[in-house]
Amino acid sequence: MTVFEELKARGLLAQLTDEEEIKELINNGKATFYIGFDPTADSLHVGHFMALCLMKRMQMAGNRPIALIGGGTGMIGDPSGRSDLRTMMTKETIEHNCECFKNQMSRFIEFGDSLEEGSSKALMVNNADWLMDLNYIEFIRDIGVHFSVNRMLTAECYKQRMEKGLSFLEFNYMIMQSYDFLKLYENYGCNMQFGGDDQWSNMLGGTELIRRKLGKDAYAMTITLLLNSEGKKMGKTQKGAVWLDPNKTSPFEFYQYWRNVADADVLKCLRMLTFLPIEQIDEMDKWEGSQLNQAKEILAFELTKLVHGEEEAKKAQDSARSLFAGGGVDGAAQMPTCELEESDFKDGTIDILGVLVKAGLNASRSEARRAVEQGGVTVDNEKVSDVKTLYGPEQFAGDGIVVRRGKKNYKKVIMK
RNA sequence: GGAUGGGUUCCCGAGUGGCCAAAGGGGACAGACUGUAAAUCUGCUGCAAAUUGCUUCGGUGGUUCGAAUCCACCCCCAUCCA
Repeated sequence: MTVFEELKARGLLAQLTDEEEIKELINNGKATFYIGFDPTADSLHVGHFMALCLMKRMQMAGNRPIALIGGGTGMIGDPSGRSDLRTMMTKETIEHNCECFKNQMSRFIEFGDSLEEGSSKALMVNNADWLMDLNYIEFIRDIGVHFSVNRMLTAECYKQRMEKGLSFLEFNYMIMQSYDFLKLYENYGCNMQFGGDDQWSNMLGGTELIRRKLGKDAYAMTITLLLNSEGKKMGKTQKGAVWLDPNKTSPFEFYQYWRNVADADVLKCLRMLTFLPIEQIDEMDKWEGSQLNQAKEILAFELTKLVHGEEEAKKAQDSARSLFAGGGVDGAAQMPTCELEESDFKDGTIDILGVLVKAGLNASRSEARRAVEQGGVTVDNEKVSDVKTLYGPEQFAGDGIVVRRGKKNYKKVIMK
């Protein structure tokens, strides 16, 4: 199966500028393509994960990936698909985030400095390199002339913002992104751009700019956005994004996120995110009802393995199994842990509300109180019904105690 | 720069002197049912030393026994005009 067929079979492709040309290029490893990443945080998250998988698949087929860090565009904020203005970041933060991105990406993609033709080693480039020192007059003369405001306004991403308000700053995002493509084409022979489906109009801007400026053809292709059955972007929880950095989202939490996807979304996730053979996934597609639970376990395991390694994936799986299937708390070894200090005790005791807040299971004592009153709190598998229940330091000694809020939030609490 | 309409809790949105920690809906959280799913039902949703106290309705001052609500100035947003 060729890369193109593979991508198509997995439902990854959304829109393409020229299907035949693109197929030809990528199947023969002749593409140098880029994907842009906005350095809005110090870790990549699940939303980026699909892009990384795609880069990897492309690289395996001999194409050269370029990860473009939006050090410059990141200072503006992309209006596409956003209803509000993105907060701007300082230069230092952006630089720090870029570093973190590169480290994480190296797990998936092979980087190299070689610029020689035909190499499939990936490059990492920062658009701040050419955007920061632009001369305004020169820029609008060279680049600005090629953009028609009328046309830009018909783009879907701007249409929506016309009602809510769109600043000139954000309006320029498309132009800058198009300029990126042009620069990458000139400097690295980058002839293709990939991105989320919400980037389509920005990407077209780039191909058109290259045609007008250089008279050359470049291609663009969008990846299907990973939406859940409710039409929301996946990889978001109320606590925020699901991160790839184990310090921000532990392998256990990461595993649990995928273990808990809705029935309707499992197969889609398996196809789009894992490297399991497509035949095997098609087989699972026939599963129904509670059998899908197995598919979820496979999904969770595979993804955790890809991101955190096999060992972590196994640990997460073991914890999850003993915690949920057995109803016991033997899986405590892998549970997120919280340490109490002497100073957390008043008169030698700490109450249950204090423990819940300290463990991060509840944001405030009021919230913790509610959880207890509604019968949602368990300590070592015993329901706690009295808000005033007290604990002494000796109870946290050794293996400590396992506190549970709700069905799926566990925390081991021990003495420091 | 001018005119008009706005800014209320996580979001939408009611409230135009006390009965307001603020209707209703969504979301989130907890419980029941289940398969660690979905749907459904119930509870709950500012903070705390918790029948009470404290902080919150864009900001700062003011009027009043009492202000989300009235007044002044300022900031921000939308629409129209320039």
